[in-house]
Amino acid sequence: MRKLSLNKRERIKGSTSFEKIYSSGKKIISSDKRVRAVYKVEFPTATPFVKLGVAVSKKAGNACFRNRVKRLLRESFRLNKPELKVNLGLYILLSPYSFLDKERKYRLSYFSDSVIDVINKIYSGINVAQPGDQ
RNA sequence: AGACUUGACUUGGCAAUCGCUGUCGCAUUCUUAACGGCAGAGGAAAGUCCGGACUCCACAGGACAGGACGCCGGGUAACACCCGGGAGGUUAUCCGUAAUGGAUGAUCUACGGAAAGUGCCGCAGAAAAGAUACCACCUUGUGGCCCCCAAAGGCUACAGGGAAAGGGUGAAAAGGCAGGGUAAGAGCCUACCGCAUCCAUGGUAACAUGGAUGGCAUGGUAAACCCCGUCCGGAGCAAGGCCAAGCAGAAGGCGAUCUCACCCCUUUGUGGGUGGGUCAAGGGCUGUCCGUCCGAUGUUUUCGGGUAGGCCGCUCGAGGUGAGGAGAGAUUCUCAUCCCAGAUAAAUGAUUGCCUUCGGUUUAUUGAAAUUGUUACAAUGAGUUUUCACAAAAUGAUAAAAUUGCUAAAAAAUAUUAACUGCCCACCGGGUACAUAGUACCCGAACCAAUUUUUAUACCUUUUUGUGACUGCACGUCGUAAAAUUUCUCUAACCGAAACAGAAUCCGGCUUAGGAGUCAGGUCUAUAU
RNA sequence: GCCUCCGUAGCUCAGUGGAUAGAGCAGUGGUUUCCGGAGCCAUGUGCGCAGGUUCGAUUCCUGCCGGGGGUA
Repeated sequence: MRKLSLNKRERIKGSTSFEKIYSSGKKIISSDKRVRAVYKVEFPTATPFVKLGVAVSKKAGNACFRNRVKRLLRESFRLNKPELKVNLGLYILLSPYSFLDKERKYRLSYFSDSVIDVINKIYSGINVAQPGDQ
């Protein structure tokens, strides 16, 4: 895993994989209720990987605003990726849960803390579920 | 200079760090990773409202249906687009008439046809479209009354006729208005205006101008059906093509069944041959028709679909930029030069700092303008004259001090009281006494009110006395200077803001969203010339 | 991407050029009843927004806004 990059290879692609994650993944909401995450563990893998997907619903706003939210979520995950060190395949799907600011002018700091919180929750969830793997 | 408005253009900049997509290099071939270079959203990318390019539908056919467009000319690949012109409406200003009006500017127009046909025009009104007569008008006959009687005349009732000017209704009433004419009226006649037809002139045309004739025929509505003219085949890049594996299946040949046409034989048939077709009210090609294509079943050969995934389509184009030419303009021609996004749960971003633009606040400051129950000086005007100034004394007033009075003293809980007030204790601060703690006793800041005393008073109130002044005094106007206030501006600091919005095959338009800036034009206001 | 439909009272729907826009349920008040329900009577609330055609628009036309469905 390279430093702080987020390639095309480290993203979830295709609608079938999205459906798989939504149907059989685990849901987590951050403690400040800003970010929701769905994750799925793929246990027997040749090489360990982490793949990210971002989804914003159409009710959030117009296309420009949705693009901005996606970029902020992706950026905050990219900067905090070294916190998550796993030996298995992991799909993570982030999406915003609630919007407080009605003027829709967000900075990066709005999402980064809750993304760190979600990452810690996922990390502890994996360690509890698979204790013998560590 | 400011405000409003129209059109065109631009869409914050720089640096650092961390990243994303494509492409090229490293690299002789393949794969993976790293590094480096270059490129990387819009004027609306949006809405999907029109028009095209491109691809497939066998051919891209005919008629009907359906849809779109609709003053004239031009532009274009095409257009519900654009440009120029015409006509009409609205509005502002100016001019003018007895009245209708005319000119200029701005702005709007789905602006073909109502003498091809059908429909509709509620309520009101006599009548809502080749009609009709409620009131009112004129007239004839008969009856009644007025008159002593009759005629004439007048009034009235009924019956008939004329006519459509006036009233009234309505969004709209069968040309308008003036004169003549008449029993009353009427394009019945005449002038002007409108309308229709014809002619002439100008213009490519829409149309305009002029003349003659007619004598009013032709109410409105086509964003009601409709008629006329022009144009349109359908579907859409998720079009369409290719790819490993596998399956559904498809195509061609042959045979069988049935059937049609032609020929032959003759036992004129359940015969033979050749050619075409094959459930015909089926499916496809456009909604329908014509036309046209396919076609049941068995066997064999060949091919091997669609969806998901990947690749292509896919960004060189009605392209951009610059110069020159044509044109009134939209637009177009020539030359030179450039390559300028291509993602696919969807790249073009995040953080920090500095600068730029705009807004607000604060303080200081530069400059300008305005104002004043202000001050001083100068000029001028009309007034006034026991009024003003100075000095002394007294008095008031103010200030300070003292005394007395009034008034406050944490929070919570419980109990009592109908509630309030007073008193006591505790509680706050300080002091005194005894004194280890602590206990007992005493006092209450400031404000306000009243009283008393003393001191001071430059200025201030009132009174008295003395001296001086009318060359005074206060008021109005203007000017100069000062002061104060207000507004604008310059600079600095701080804070905030920098819109609308994200390509998805590509272009040309339209519509909608929206902050700021630049340039050009117009209108209005203010100042100066 | 394309095609198509709808917006009328708090809810479900009629009405399609002529002015007081209607029905059912719901709401409010009254009546009936010993009380309540049912019944009866009365009543309030509206044509998504803007522009145009017309004498007159919920209806016709155009443009926006919002919502639903289909298809590959």
